[in-house]
Amino acid sequence: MKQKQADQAGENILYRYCIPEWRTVVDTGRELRSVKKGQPVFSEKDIVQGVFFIDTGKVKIHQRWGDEKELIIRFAKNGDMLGYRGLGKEKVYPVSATALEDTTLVYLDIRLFEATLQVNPRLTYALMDFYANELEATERRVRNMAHMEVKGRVAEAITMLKRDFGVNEQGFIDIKLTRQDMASYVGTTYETISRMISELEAEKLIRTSGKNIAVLNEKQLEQLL
Amino acid sequence: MKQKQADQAGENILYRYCIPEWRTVVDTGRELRSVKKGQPVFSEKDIVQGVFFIDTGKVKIHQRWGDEKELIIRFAKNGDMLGYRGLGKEKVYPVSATALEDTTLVYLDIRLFEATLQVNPRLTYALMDFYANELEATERRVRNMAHMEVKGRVAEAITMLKRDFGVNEQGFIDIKLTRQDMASYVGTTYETISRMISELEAEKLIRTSGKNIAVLNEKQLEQLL
DNA sequence: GCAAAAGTATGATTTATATCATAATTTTAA
DNA sequence: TTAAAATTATGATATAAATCATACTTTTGC
Repeated sequence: MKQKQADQAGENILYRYCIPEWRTVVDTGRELRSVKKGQPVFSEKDIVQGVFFIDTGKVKIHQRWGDEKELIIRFAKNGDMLGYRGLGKEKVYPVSATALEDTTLVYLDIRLFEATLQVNPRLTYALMDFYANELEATERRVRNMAHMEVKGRVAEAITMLKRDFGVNEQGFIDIKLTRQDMASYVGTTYETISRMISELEAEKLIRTSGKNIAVLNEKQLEQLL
Repeated sequence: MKQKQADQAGENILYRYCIPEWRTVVDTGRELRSVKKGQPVFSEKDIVQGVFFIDTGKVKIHQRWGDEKELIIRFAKNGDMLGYRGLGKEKVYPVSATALEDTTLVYLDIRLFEATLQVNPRLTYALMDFYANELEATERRVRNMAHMEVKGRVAEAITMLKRDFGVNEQGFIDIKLTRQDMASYVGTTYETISRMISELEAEKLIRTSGKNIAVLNEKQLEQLL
């Protein structure tokens, strides 16, 4: 279950579906960036200038709502793409991306990326498939929000995090989140998350140690869904 | 604001982005279907056999949850595509589509459609863009579910319906939904929808007549968002 | 290494909305 | 056309979760 680390800038959709001839162009145009934990990769309302591919580290994609509240759209890890939202109809990012730990990324100018799409129909096809799947997952989230109680949504979030990020040697899910970040993803308050985690722990479905979470009883946890 | 009717099977993404040479192939393979009000176009768990393009009529795309509850993912009208969700990884529809009024559709075998994508990169590109935008809209819905109260979500739904379906001569939004369908879209109960609509009407923001809804004060309605 | 800041657990109270209940109205189909 | 079925409006009650409050713990940055 341990997540494989991308040990080179390359384990991503861009490189996987790019024809070799064009890959040289991309390599010339690309740029490496690093972002410290807690720092933004880009922010809502920033002018869109390029797309990012995570090499190492983890990032949250989120959106502010009013003054205090935010919603986390998704968590991203090595290999994942950030910052592309269809043709540049809108010229600003509709979301923010913030590093959850020290992160390195490959940056590609938006014009170069769009040219790359034109030249590589298979990449466009893969990207279409990615969005179609992402859409389905997001629709599932809407459904959960509408009909599932918070505890079930927390169980779902933990299950998703385990699937996407794997676990480390001690069995803890390989991503550390604050209660507030969990809350912003699940769509509730950090107090409620705190309570739900205490409950799940009392029921021996999970085990925690600070921000670490380990699943103890996967089957029963999934019964809450 | 009146919605333009597609007076021929053709006002859709498929025809718009299909190269002329291939269009003949599509025309040969296509099939016309009609579905009576209340009848399914396809259902969750059905084997995916093809994709649909609405010619006339309106359709809801929805998903059951447990025994009684459902969530409406979106409403579709002439020109809209139904039933395609990325490469045929899953062989069953994850959602149902049901006619809200008598509807006619163009049906295309899934293999023919995927071949069409291979031959028409611009179609793939357009589809990718469609999904990217749909994703953004759905993420917005998740956010609304998480942070907005029911009344605001009802206001948002009404605004969206007006934008997407236009209004008729009497100013009513050109789609008739039951309170239950509204509820299933907004993520609440039909009793709550009933109350919210009464409230909005008392505040003179909308006007209703049976299932018809007209917006009276767009600005103030949008202030609820 | 330590003080300040950020994050966490848990209790008490409030509140929005679900649920339950009933009567009135509209739609459907025989 | 008419009776049955579906839909709607609205009131009363219950409840999950938000909010408010406080003490405790961990993390951060100088």
